Amino acid sequence: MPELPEVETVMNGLRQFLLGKKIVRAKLFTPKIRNIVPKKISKTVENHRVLGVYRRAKYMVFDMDDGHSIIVHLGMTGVFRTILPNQKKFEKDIHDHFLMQTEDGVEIVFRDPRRFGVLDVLKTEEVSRSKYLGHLGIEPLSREFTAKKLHADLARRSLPIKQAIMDQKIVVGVGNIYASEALFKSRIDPRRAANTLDESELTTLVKNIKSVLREAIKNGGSTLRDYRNIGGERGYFQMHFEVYDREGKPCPDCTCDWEKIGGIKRIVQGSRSTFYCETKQR
DNA sequence: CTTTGGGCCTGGACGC
DNA sequence: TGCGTCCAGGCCCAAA
Repeated sequence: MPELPEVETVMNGLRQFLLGKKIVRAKLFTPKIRNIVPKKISKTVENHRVLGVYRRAKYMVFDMDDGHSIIVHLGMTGVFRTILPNQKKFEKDIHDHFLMQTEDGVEIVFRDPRRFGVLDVLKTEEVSRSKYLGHLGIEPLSREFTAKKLHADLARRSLPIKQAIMDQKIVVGVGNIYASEALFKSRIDPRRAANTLDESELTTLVKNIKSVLREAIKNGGSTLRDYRNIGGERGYFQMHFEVYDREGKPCPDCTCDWEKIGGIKRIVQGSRSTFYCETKQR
């Protein structure tokens, strides 16, 4: 499940192969994933150089030297495979949607079995105002993401805090896994209405959102020395989670009678699973 | 304006 | 072994 840390790691891996490089070949295999991919995407990148590679929220953006940019969202199952010149040549899988080859002979393949991802072409000057990036909230790892700001932004929001921190208009990059994890670390009940948290609680939450994301990036960065395995055959890098997907198990350093209580709870919020500890999270 | 629920899509886990 | 069913989740959109 690519959330901010996974996207950041994938982007850093791609950057080394793409930044400053000319794309010599491109091919679109699939006309529609979540969006209809413009046919012109191949022509947009072919014989053009990559001037910039960056991430915003869970999107990756590649600026080309012709005034266009490619924007990519990994959706649920999107991955990039990279094939180096000394490796077995690219063989198309049914879920491969787009191929780029650089002047160095590196083949970069976007694959997304469930096709929840996005692959689109925008004018570079319009990227930040686009339908993808135009209405996004703050980057959680920025200095400007503070308890004070979050408190103000949640003032009129009565939805559960878990759903609030997953709302990309409020803060970006936090998905279902890290939302549960950050709330557990903060000892905050995921069901609480967002506008009932005071600034001291939000100070803790902001701190833990940042630390959970940073830790995952660090973990990914080290796990992914062989970057090609990022989100590759073995899935996204394996983290040990404190509550996510641990229904019925004791939470870390559990001191309560967890077998009697039933361990970590799983509930559904906004048709997503939430995992939390009834005893520790209030 | 906010909140809720359905839909997109496929592979894997599960039950019979 | 082979079905059918459900679930996973990011994000958009329609409806309340």
